[in-house]
Amino acid sequence: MAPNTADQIIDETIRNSGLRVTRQRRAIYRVLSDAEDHPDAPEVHKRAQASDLKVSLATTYRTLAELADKGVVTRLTLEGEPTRFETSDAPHHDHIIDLESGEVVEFLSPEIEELQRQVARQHGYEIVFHRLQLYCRKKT
Amino acid sequence: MAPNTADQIIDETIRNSGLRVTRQRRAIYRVLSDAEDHPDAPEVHKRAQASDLKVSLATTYRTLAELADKGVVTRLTLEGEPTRFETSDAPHHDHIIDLESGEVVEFLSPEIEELQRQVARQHGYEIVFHRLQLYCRKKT
DNA sequence: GAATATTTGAGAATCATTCTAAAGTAGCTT
DNA sequence: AAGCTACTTTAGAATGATTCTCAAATATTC
Repeated sequence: MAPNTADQIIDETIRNSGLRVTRQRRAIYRVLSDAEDHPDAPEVHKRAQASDLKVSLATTYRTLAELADKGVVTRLTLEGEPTRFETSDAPHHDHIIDLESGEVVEFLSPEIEELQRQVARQHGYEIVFHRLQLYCRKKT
Repeated sequence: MAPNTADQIIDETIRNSGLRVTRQRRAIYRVLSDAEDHPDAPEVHKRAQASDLKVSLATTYRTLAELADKGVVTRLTLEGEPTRFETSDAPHHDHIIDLESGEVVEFLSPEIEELQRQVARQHGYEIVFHRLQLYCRKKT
């Protein structure tokens, strides 16, 4: 078996972020890694339980916060709902939120990204991170 | 005295949004109207108390939510802090957040606005509202 | 001014999230 | 592989933000 199984990559990711590798952190990161959607903390917790190993809800919250602070996962804070999470391994993107279905679509606009930098610069700032969310309805 | 005092405009604004005009709603809207910054609900409550009339915290939350739902005030939901509010009477704008000082700067980029519409359209959506926040540090 | 539908207030309740202290474990060191 | 030590986890308590409950107060309608 080659040395780069998905599991090993997960372990490395955790270790590289400066945290010890534990059963629980592995489980939580794996849930996010496998997720097609953007689950919130209780949902991550539920999936971790369901799939393999037991993790407490407190650890789920703590670990997600740690990983987010390390930059390994990203917080998705939508209007009026609990914080959701996604891995940071995908290239940067922003979000379209379908107000009817709740569906979240990812998109990237290099033009917008560049304009954002310009705007920030004009105000004497440089961007550390940003949030761009388009709350939409299906076009008629 | 002309019929358009600030107070009368406030009353109209509330009435036009389909709500009855009450002492409390007036007070809350006035606080926001007078605010130079972007206060959260407890802060609005405090200022209402301080300035003139008594309003309960529950009513403050309820009224801000009502006015936001009616579109008369706008929620400003920043990363990791309680929801803040601003009146919707100012022209639309987005926000730069100074991560060090917490200062919030307003800006508007018609180019970005247009690109957002294009992106939405490309995905078959039309924008109902959006959030764009640039979390920044002062440029060195 | 009386009738009716809304609105308010105080505190309880809820929801999301963080904290606490005790018990468990990762990863060096030998 | 056993010991050591610092880092982690856990369950439940605690906190913080916000919403709910329903009786009392009040805005509009007649």
